[in-house]
Amino acid sequence: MDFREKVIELVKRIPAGKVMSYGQIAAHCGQRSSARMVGYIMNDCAGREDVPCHRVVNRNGYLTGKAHFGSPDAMEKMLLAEGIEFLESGDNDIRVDMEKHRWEG
DNA sequence: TCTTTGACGCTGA
DNA sequence: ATCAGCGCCAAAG
Repeated sequence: MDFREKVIELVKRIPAGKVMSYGQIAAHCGQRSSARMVGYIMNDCAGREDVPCHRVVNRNGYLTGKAHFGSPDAMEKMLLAEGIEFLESGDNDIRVDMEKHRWEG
């Protein structure tokens, strides 16, 4: 079982309405400090329907990967459609409410 | 081969 | 609260 495969399998198991951080996923797959790799792997999965990469955000809840989806607000829309709530720190500064939606696995 | 580049996260000042 | 620095590792040029 490859680290990459573990990450993908785990992401596929994230239930709708929940999110996980890159670091959380990395740690869960045995490599605490390979959070960057998780993001890199997600890049390969962008656009795939069997891998809900939109449910993966950074530890602050910011949608750092939104630029890799069809449109800048595609990720936000998908999350909203699943019932995930956002917190606003500014006008265009939004982040997922991690306290309520973090999935422990 | 070596270097650069990231969808990141923690620690210490 | 804010900011710089470091660790970590796969892929592309």
